[in-house]
Amino acid sequence: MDSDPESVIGRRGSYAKGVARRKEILDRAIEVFAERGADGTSLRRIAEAIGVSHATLLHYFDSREQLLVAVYDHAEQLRSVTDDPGASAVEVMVDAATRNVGVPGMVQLYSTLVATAIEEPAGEAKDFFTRRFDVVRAESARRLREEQAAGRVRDDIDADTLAAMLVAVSDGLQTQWLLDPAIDLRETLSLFSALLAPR
Amino acid sequence: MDSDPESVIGRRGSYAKGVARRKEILDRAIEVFAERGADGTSLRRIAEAIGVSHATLLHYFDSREQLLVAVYDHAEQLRSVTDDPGASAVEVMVDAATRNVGVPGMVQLYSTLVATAIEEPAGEAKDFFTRRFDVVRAESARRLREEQAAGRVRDDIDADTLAAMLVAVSDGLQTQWLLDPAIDLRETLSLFSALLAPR
DNA sequence: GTCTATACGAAGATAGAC
DNA sequence: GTCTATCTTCGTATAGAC
Repeated sequence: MDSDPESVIGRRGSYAKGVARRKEILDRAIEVFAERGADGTSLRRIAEAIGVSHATLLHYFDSREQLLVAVYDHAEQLRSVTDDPGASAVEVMVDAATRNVGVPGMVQLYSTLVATAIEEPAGEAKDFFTRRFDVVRAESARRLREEQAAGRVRDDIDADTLAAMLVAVSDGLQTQWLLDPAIDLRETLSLFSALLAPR
Repeated sequence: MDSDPESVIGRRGSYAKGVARRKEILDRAIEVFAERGADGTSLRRIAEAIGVSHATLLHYFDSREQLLVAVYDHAEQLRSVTDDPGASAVEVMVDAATRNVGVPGMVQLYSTLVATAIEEPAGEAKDFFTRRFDVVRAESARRLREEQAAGRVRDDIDADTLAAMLVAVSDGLQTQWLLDPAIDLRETLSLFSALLAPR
């Protein structure tokens, strides 16, 4: 029972060598996206930056879209080590947003992939982000429910609804911040907790 | 003084014929986007659907991006005739969202363009949406300020901040709704007004 | 001014050689 | 497993017909 569930994205070479190479590619690709944004990152340019041909990338990932999703997924897993179960739902969002502020390229990638997911009726991105929103909302709702029980969050509105709002505010504010850095992402998101205070 | 400011996007033929043709193209393009989404809409496919060559489109618009922005802009102007100055900020957002629910293709286009705006350091989309977010936030803040003065909205948080949150919630929820239609867009957005109620 | 035909380079993807 | 073609489609640019 050692089926390392690291990533469900881009199943391919299940052999040791392939797995390692795959990880190498992802690590290097993350750096590429962190440097330049999601723009100008064609398969060929990514391959060039890594030092292989673009066909090689397609040997490990079925498509550019799948590679991009895998990159985002891998980058996210590297960061979310901070799993403080006691943190409030808003705090978790603020922390995530704070980390994102340092790496605009990843927020760009996120935004690009969400747009892709929305455009295509079926595809890697759609599956991934539908599931991801489910997970993030559920996790957020769980925290909110605890806070409601503890009397720290108003309980006149369903926790699931509040969770959807919180995730929406977080995503929406990051978009606005990327277009206009004058927006105080951290501060505004923090203030959202005031809206959640019990009445 | 008849300088019809209809659209600042894609300046070209200022002659009668050109203006009319331009409008024809936009009207037809809107239908195309309403039918299929923003996906599969290359310049050539759009041109084909309209019945012209793709070179013709570039005669009226400098680039594909400019055309897309113009399409979104034009479609939006056709709808926002409902300018009830007395409506609450949340009501305006709920109305807009309600209209959007009927035309997923336009929400897809919006999402695609915002992603483009975020990716590119400079470009048509970036200029347009930066300005647009400014306008929407300002208009929303104006309404919220009035509501605060009338005692219908809590005034312990700055109206500009609340406006940024409201716009973020609206955008974020539409994204979630497109990925999972089980999300009750109207209802959830409406409930946001409960968070804004005075304490 | 309006529009078409055509050409160019870059892109994602596939096939097959090594 | 990795490469070099190669195919198709894309955005864009230009030349010129009407």
